[in-house]
Amino acid sequence: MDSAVARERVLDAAEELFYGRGIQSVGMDAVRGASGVSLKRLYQLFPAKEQLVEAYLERRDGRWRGRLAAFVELRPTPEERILAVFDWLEEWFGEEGFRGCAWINSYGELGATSDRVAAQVRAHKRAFADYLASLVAAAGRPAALAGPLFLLAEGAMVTAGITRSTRPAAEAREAARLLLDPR
Amino acid sequence: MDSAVARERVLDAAEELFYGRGIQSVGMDAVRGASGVSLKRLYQLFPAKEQLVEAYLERRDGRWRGRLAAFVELRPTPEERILAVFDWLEEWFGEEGFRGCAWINSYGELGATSDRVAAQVRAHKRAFADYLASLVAAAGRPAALAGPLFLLAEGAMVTAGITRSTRPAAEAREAARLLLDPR
DNA sequence: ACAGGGGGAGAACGTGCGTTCTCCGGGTGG
DNA sequence: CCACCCGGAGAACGCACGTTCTCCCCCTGT
Repeated sequence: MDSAVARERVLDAAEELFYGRGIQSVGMDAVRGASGVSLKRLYQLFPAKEQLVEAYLERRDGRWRGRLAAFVELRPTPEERILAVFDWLEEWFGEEGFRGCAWINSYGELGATSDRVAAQVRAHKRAFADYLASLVAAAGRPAALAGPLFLLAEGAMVTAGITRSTRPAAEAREAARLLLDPR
Repeated sequence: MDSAVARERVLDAAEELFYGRGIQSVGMDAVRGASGVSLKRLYQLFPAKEQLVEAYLERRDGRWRGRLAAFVELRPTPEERILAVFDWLEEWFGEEGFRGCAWINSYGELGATSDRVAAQVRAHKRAFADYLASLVAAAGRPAALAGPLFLLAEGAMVTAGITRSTRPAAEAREAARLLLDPR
């Protein structure tokens, strides 16, 4: 098996397991079993578990933001694009196996012990906040709107994860609409 | 040493350690060392670590909501009381050793593996949401306001924890003010 | 004074897991 | 055909940690 293919299989398995059950409760042996890649090769690709965790978060970051941006760009106007973020959250929350925000969960699990994981979580959240800010700027709205929209989105992610419901997305969207169009 | 005193010492130590470093990375031996209570007694009081974790979350829940309510009740009018929640969050975020919301963190760490912890997190968040709803009702505002305020507060807690900043509280407060007083 | 027992200190035990090592088969170049 | 080596399977190792056990001191009641 090609090295690149093995790497992808390992990351696929790691993502499913880490996201679904938490990082600390998944052993490297489970990653091996789910990926079909032997421990020897696994450790050649990722010399320690922490590096596998980093690679998992990094690849998921790219995909997550890519999916969001692709969804948002389908909307024609800048105003609609801002609200589309919350529509996408609702879709995401409704997906089978949704278990909250991978970065918030990882931060709860490892933020206090692993600086690298903590830094990656901060980078991901900063990127998401910056993306929201860019949408707000593109719509010609005051930059101060971006912060509250970000907080609504974060609150919705946490709450959807804990309550296993898609409803927070709709609530957040409605609040965002009110902030954008004060009556 | 009295049993009740030992119990309090154990819970004090557990709270400091679990909240500060995460639950899984704190061994029972560390709790013993920090509390000065022998392992034998510790296991008489809490027959397993999970029960200590539950007791920690439960005691913290009572104290947390008590502190919030006490702060809020200092404000004379129902409108001010709603915003006071965010003022209190800002104070809390600024405290030495603040590391985000203990329940959100615990959920990230154990939500997928421990049903009892997950249930306790849900109960705590429901209680907080209900409290916000009661403040909204007392102010004679539409009940639909409570959800967004809750999401803002949750988003602020997560973001303050990750970024180690008190700023999200002020942002959330300002957004809450706009939702309450649309111009 | 002394028998008894509750509690402290910490060793011991079992398990899980991150990481490494061993062994072996099978493909490859000469 | 044969030496060689890459990679797979999984045993082995070391450590951490949850939990239990042992030993002993000290307090108490008589």
